Amino acid sequence: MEAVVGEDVCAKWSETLRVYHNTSCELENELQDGHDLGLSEFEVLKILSRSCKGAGGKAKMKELEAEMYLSQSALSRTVTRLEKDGLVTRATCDFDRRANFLMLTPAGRERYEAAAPTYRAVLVRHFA
Amino acid sequence: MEAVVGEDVCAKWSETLRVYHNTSCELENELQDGHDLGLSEFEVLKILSRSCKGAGGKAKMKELEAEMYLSQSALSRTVTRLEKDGLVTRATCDFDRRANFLMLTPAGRERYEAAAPTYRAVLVRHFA
DNA sequence: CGAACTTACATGCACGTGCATTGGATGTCA
DNA sequence: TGACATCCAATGCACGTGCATGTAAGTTCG
Repeated sequence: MEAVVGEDVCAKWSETLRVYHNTSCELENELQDGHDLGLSEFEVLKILSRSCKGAGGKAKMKELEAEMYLSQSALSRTVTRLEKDGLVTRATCDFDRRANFLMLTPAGRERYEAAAPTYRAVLVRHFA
Repeated sequence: MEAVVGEDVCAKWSETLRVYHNTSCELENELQDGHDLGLSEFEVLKILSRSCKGAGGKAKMKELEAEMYLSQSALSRTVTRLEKDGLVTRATCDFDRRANFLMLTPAGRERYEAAAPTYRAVLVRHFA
């Protein structure tokens, strides 16, 4: 019966919604209060930090876009905010001057490493 | 080890994020294109339609707020939009004139019932 | 009663987002 | 080489959201 199937998927969606909402709100609040970072800003730092462990992480905008659930424009502005805060630098790629390289600054890496435990703690609380 | 736990919950969160993002975007787009409804607008209609099957559904704002992941202000504006579109009516409660009763108009019920299959179809596609 | 508190909802405001567009760089093909 | 399509990133704009506040109605307690 349709109704049964409907209720089933409805419940799953409902549950996803609940988990997503609770977790993202808490992440947003704790990252903001404790480290002055929005969630998508943190995610950018996280990807950059992973893309080149040890040295300053670097990646192209397109790579970030592919790894994040964020539109091109939103990503562009997120990076602008990070740049203004001195956590990231933009450098135009020499071989393709349309593209940007992003680099984590020392301050950026520091901020990320400070925020990561907070982030992990929230996730553990919701998914452990 | 912390790292292992961290990776584990991270993967779960990642998956939740992926599912949420894909599903909500698709819901948003299909409801908007096909029925001129935003997702939260649809959710309000859905709750109203359930709160009193058969007759015109009615509920108080506070009840909706409790059932939805939406702030009080966002809900207020969502209902305003629905009211402007003639899908819902606000009526101040006689016994507590602070409170609003919300009623599904016939147009509202019609619109909801037209949109519901679209909604269900998307959910089935993502959760079946 | 009446003053202080609480509750329900609306509204001003700032902010992050997506869509559409723009501008500049690259690629393609005749 | 020149014309045209494609790609990358930034920006104008509209919109929905949350937070803080305002307003009006209810509640409590002396």
